[in-house]
Amino acid sequence: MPRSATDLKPRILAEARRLLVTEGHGALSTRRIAREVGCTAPSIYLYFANKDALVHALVDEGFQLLRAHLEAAHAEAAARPGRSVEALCQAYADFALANPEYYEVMFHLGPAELSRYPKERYRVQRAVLDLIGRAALGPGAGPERTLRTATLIWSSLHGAISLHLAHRIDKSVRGPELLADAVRVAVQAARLEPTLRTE
Amino acid sequence: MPRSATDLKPRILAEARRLLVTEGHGALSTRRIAREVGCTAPSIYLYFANKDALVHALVDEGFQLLRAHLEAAHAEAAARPGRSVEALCQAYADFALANPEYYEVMFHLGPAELSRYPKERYRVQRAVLDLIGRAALGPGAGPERTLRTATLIWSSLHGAISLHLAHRIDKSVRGPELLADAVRVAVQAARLEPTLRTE
Amino acid sequence: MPRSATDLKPRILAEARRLLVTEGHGALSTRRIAREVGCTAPSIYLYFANKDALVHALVDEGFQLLRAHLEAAHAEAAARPGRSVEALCQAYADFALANPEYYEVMFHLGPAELSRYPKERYRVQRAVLDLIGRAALGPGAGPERTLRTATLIWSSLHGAISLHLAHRIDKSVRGPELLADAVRVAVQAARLEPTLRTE
Amino acid sequence: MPRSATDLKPRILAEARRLLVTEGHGALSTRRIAREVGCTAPSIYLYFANKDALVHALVDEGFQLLRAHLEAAHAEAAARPGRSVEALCQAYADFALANPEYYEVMFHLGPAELSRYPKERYRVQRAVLDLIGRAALGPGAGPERTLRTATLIWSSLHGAISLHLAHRIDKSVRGPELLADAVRVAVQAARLEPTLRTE
DNA sequence: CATGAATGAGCGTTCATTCAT
DNA sequence: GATGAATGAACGCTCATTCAT
Repeated sequence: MPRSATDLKPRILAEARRLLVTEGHGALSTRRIAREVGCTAPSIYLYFANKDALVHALVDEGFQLLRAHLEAAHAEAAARPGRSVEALCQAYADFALANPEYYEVMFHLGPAELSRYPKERYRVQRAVLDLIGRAALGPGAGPERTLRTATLIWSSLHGAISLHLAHRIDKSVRGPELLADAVRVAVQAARLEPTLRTE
Repeated sequence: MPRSATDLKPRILAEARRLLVTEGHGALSTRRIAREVGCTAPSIYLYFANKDALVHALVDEGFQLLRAHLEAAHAEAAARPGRSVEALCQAYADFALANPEYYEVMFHLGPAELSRYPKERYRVQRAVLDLIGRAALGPGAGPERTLRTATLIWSSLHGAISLHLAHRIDKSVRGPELLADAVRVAVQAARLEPTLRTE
Repeated sequence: MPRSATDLKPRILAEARRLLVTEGHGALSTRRIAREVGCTAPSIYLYFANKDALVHALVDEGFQLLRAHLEAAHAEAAARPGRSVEALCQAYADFALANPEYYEVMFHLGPAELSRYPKERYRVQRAVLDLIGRAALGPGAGPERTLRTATLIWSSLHGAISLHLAHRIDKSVRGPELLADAVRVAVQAARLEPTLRTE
Repeated sequence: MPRSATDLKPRILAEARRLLVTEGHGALSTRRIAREVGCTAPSIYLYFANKDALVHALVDEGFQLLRAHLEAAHAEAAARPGRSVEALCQAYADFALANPEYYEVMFHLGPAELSRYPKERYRVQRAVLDLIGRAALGPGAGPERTLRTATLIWSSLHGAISLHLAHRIDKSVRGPELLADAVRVAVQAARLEPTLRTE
C-alpha cells in the first residue's frame, strides 16, 4: 500500500544524501533540507527523532545497499569458483564509486557521531566482512582467521577508495586504474596472507 | 614570535588537534578551543588569521613531521639496500600509530575544507610519495610509474591505518598485527605491480 | 503574513527607525533592536532576510509615505493653479517635520549602505521629483529641464530640513520660520532658474 | 621645532580622513588606521584619548580649514564690494567639493557622536556664519537678522552639497552646475529675504 | 615612544529544536 | 500531517581599549 506520492520521508532522505555528497557535510542542515524538499524544518521531526537519527538512517541505508550489492555479486560469482574474491572486491569498489555519498557517510563518521550510533546496527558491517572472508578462504576456515583475512582485504580496498573519494590522489594517477590495482592487491593479499608472517 | 610564559600558539594548535580527533570536525570551533585552552576566542586571532589558517597549520605540522620521520627512516635504511621499502612503510605506520592526532587531521579533511587549502603546500605530500616510490623502484624508474606505485603502496597502508584509527576494526583482530600485515602487503604490491595488469 | 498578537514586523521596523534617528547609524544592530523590542535576535530573520533588507524596508516605507503625502497635496492643490509649487514644497517640509524619523532614515544612508540598495527602488524618489518639477514648470517642459529645476528646489528644501533635524541651527533662528523661508526661496528658485545662467 | 619625520599624529589623522572618505564611516577603525599607517593600534592612544577624540580632531581640522578658506576668499573679495556674498558662497561650495571627506565628517555626525562633541568648539561654525551674514547684509545689520539670513543662505548651499556628496542626485543633472545654481539661489535668497515675509 | 598580548563586548548570522495551532 | 513563530546556543569574527614591558 504505497503512501501518498508526496510522502516526505523518502524525499527527506534523498535530499539529505544529495546535499551530503554535492555540498559536503557542512551543508547538511535541517533547514536546508526542508527548503530544498519544499516543506518546513519542523516537518522533518515528524519522521526522524532528530538530526542524528536522520544521519543514522542514511548509514543504515548504505549498509543495506552494500550488503545487497555484495550478495548479488556473490550469487552471480558462485558459478566460477576460485574467482569469487575478485568478484566481491570489484563489487565493493564499484559500490563505493557508484555511491560515494553513501560510502562517505558510512565511513567518514567521526568518533562523536559514531559513539552516538547504536552499535547493534554495525552487525551488517560484520556480515559484509564474513562474506568477503568466506569467499577468500572457503567455509572451512576458522572464524578468527576468516575475519583477519577479510579485514586485510578490506583495508586494501578501503585505502584506495577513501583516498580517491577525498581527492587526495594525484591527477596523473587515474582513479579507476588505481582501484582496479587495489582490488588485485587485495586478492593477492588473501593468497599471501598465510605466508606473510613466516617470511 | 611571542614568548609569554603561557605561549598560546602551541597550546591552541594542540587543543585544536585534540578536539578534531576526539570529538570530530564539528566540535572544532574557535570558542571551544578558547574555552578549553583558557583564553578568549579573539586571542586565537592573534596567532592565526582565521579558522582556516588554523586548520591548515595543523595539516602542515602533520606533513612536516611525517616527512621528517620518513626521511630519518630513509637515511637509516640506506645501509641495507633492498629493504628500504619495508623500512619506509614501517616508519609510515609507526608514525601514524604514534601520532594518531596528526594522522587523522591530515587525512580527515573533506573536499570542502580541502578546497580552501593552498595547493602549493601539498608539495610535502608529493615529497612523501616520491620518497616511497623511489625506495620501491629505485631512482631509474620514470616519474609517472614511480608515482603510481607509491600511490598503490600508500593506499594499502592508509587503508589499514585509517580503519584502525577510526575504531572500525573488530577487537579480535589485533591492530598492530593488521598493520604489520598491511606493510607486507604493500611491499608485495610494489613487487607485483608490474605483473598486475598483464595477469 | 503572521498575525500573532504581538506581530513583530512593524515593531521591529519602528524600533529600528527610532534607534537610527535617536542614537545614530552605529547603534542599529540586530541584537539591539531585539533587546529593545523584547524578542531574540534570530526572530528578526523571520521577517527580514538580513540587516540590509531591514534598512531597505525602512527607506522604502519612508519614500512611499512621502509620495502618498505629496500626491495628496498635489491633488488638493489642483484647484488653485499657479500655487501648486508652494503647496508641494510646504507639504514636503511638513512631512519632514512631522516624520523626522522617516526623513532622516531616507537621507542619512551614506554611499556605502546605499550601494547595496537595489537601484530599481529609487524610482519612487524620481517620482517625487517629477511631481515637484511638473508643478513648477507645467507639463510642457522637457524632462531634463524639469528634473533640473526640481532638483534645485529640492536641494533648497532639503538643506534647511536636514540642518534643522540635525540640530545644527542656532536656537535663536526659529526652525519653522527658517523652513517657511526656505520654501519661499525654493519657489523663487524655480522662477529664477531660467535667468540664473544668463545673468 | 619640527618633530621627527615619522611623527605619528598627523599621519594618523591623514589616514583616518582618507579611510573616512574612500571607504566610508564603517571602515574607520583604530586597527585599520594602525595597519595602514604602519604602527600598532595602541599607538593611536598616545596621541588621542580615544576614537571619539580622533574624530573630533578631524571635525576641528575641517572647521579650521573652512574658516581659513572663507576668510581668504573674503579678503580677496573685499576689493569688489557688493559681490562678496557670491565669492563666499562659491568658496564654501568649492571647499565642500574639494574636501568631501572633511565636509562629511563635519556635517554627517549623528546625534550620538554630536552629543559627545564639546559644544564650545562649535564657535567656529558660528564664526563662519557671521562671515557669510555680514557679507550679505553689511556690518550694520543686527546680529539676529544677520544670523537668520546667513542660515538661510547656508541651508541652500548645504542642501545641494549634501545631496551631491551622498550621490542622491540624478546623473543627468550635472553636479557642479547644480552647485553653481545653488550658489546663485543662495545669493538671491539674501536679497529676497526682506521681502519674503511680506509677500 | 611604542609594542605585543590580551580582553570583554558586540557584531550579523545559522543552527537544531520546540510548541501551539 | 504540517505549519508559523519563536528560541537558546553557538558560530566566525572585529571592535575599542588596557596594560605590562
